[in-house]
Amino acid sequence: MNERSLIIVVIMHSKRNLILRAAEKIISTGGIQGLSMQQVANEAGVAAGTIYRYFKDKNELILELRKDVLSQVAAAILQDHQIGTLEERFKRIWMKMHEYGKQASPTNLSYEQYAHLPESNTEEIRALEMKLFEPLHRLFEEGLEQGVIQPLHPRALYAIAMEPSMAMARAIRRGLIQYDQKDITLACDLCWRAILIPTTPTN
Amino acid sequence: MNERSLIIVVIMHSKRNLILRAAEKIISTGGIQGLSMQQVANEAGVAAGTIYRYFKDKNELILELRKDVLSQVAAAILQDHQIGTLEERFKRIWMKMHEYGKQASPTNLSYEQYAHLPESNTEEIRALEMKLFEPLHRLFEEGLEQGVIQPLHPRALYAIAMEPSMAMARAIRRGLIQYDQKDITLACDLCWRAILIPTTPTN
Amino acid sequence: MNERSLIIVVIMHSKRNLILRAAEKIISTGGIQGLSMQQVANEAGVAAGTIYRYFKDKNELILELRKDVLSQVAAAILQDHQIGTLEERFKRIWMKMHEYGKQASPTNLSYEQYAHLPESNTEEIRALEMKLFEPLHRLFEEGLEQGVIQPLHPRALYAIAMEPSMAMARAIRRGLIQYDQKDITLACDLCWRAILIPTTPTN
Amino acid sequence: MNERSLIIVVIMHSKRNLILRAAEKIISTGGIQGLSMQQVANEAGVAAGTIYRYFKDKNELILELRKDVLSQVAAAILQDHQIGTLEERFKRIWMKMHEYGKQASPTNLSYEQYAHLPESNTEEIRALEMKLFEPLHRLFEEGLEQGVIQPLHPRALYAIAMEPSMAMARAIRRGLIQYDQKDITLACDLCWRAILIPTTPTN
DNA sequence: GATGAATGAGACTTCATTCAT
DNA sequence: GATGAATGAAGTCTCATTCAT
Repeated sequence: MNERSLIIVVIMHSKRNLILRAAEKIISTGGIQGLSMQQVANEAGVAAGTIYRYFKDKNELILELRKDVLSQVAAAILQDHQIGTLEERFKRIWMKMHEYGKQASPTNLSYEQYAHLPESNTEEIRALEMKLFEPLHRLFEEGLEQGVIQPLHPRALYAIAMEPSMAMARAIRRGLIQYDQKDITLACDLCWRAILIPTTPTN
Repeated sequence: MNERSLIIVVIMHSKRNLILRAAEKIISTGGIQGLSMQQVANEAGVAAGTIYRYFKDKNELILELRKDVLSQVAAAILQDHQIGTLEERFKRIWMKMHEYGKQASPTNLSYEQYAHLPESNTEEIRALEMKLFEPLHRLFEEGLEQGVIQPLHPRALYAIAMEPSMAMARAIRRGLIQYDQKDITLACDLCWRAILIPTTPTN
Repeated sequence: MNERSLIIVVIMHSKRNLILRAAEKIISTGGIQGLSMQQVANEAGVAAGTIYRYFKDKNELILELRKDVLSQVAAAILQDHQIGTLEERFKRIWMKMHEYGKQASPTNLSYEQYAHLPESNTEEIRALEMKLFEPLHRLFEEGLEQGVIQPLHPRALYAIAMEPSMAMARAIRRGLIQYDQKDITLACDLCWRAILIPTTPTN
Repeated sequence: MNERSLIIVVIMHSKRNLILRAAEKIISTGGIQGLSMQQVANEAGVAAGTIYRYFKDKNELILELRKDVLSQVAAAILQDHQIGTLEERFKRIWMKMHEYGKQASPTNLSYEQYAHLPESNTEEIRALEMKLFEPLHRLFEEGLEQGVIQPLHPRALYAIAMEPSMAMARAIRRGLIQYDQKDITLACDLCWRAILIPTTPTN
């Protein structure tokens, strides 16, 4: 790739990205229903027609945004995921997920909008989700192989130990709970121990 | 209230309810975006204009439906909530929530659509939620007073111990986990013990 | 049908017809390309959305207009078609077609727009055309059975004897030929004799 | 003109022609309504902006194409038009017109799209048409001068004797008549005799 | 109270045309 | 000369809402 074509790709990506970020922002504020192509155009500072150079139609824009947001979330949550013991790895992910979920950033807010959509275009999204969060599944599977984690399906383990992280973050973000670091640490620990097989104390 | 006006109220309520049920069904299928007043009218078997005799506008219809659905969910989950020990009460609620969340009923499916909406009309909804789920909060508070439950905000306890119930139900409904009664019982038990303060074994 | 429902049907037809006539007028002026739904609405004196109560979309509007116009043309041309000898019947149709084609009426002008469209929705139109112009085909077939007309496919006979009627009308309408009744009579007679099998004069 | 500028002109003409042929092809397939500048550019293998170096705007492109197509049609139909007797000349033109009209070539198909357009830009087109088909008019005029052809305006003669050629070709192309060479020859002969002044047989 | 035809604002999308490169 | 990204006006169509019956 020569310099010229590199510049073209960068510009193209920057405009495509501009549009995605605009859509993300609007969704984070007004929900998916509140997303109009004209608004996206205004927010992105481009003409309405320009969006259609980068996305076939509104559906594709939303789908691509979902994929983009999912990737961002996964990257933030799974940063440094492979360092340390099982427990350290679990707690790092739990805490990062919590930190991330607490933010009122466009990315996080728009992320929540997608979570419970009626099942549409889900095949592609689900496959991407699987791929992106694979390290997390592997974490549970390692625990299962080592016999230290309760014998449940990784998704069930996720539901029990990880969902609370997001749920608490949401509650904090919405001002329903006062934020206190000590409580978070405790909650994280409780979640970890919830799926551990207890070791009988030797006396 | 005389007999005649009673009948009128009943009929009125039945038509109002017809419309709510129609809206619920449509939302459960196509999401909130897929809700058009004409569709609601068709599904309810009334004229489009009739809806406006019972609801000021579409927003109010959706708001009223949210409240209606929330009440139904609460009633289903909190049935017999006051019977038994703390543990029995917790587990009964957990299981009922799980059973409810597993269904693909219009009420449950439409319920999920509301959960993560952008914050709008939320004050009224939040107050209702508080009121309806008060027994659940009381359960946690009793446990806290008795010193058997981890010292966390009731909402945090809810996040840790109850959210997994819904999360698993969702995963099962979507076919991501195979359903196995033994696993559910285990998960329920893990959730309960997660928030318990462990009793030091006496020897 | 009671009086009330009759009125409803009449009103409905009148509005539907209003829209068709508006579309016809616009097409006669600016061609099919020049037809915008907003224009039709303006011309018909209704709101744009109203058109969609009577026609699914623009395609259907155009298709229905084609059918409507075709019916009008056929009715005008085949008026009294069954009276008299073969020759009289032929010449009456020829002359009526000519008279009709000479007009600059919206119906006639829009009719011409459809004649040479790229083949689309043609199945339904073709069937209707067959049905409406059946008397004309029968005329040729009778002539063939009686052995007085040249042994050609009715469509070929139509092309030879009838198309000139429309073609001349067009030329007159466009001001390319001066209109002279004697010439028309001659042309009509030439067309009729063109497809006749000449009778050998006995001496 | 030196060699270099000659090359430039040739190249320029070739690109201009490329664009015309692309437009012709698209119109033949999807009608004039289906013609978008982007499509023309794609089909011609040039950038959209390039079209505007050769044609002021879309209208001019269409106008130029009409003129171009008209010239092609005239050239095809009037090939060798001056050879032979009146009858031979007439029949040669009739048959060539028929052969040409039967084809589903882009040129012929797009030609039909123009024939019945609402009257716009017609002055220029009409003048060109006059000039191109002058030999055909002359043929009729010669016949009139010689007193062998019916005393009608050349356009009327054209309508009576030539339009059937195109009309039959169209019917054959569209599959409405089975093609049979003998019938064509008969039709051609009938058309010729239709405008002839019959010679009283001497006995 | 109920109806549903009508409205018209606003949504999505296309496409002729321009212009910086 | 050529490119094609960008523009934005204009088109089609939907739908919440009103109102005469």
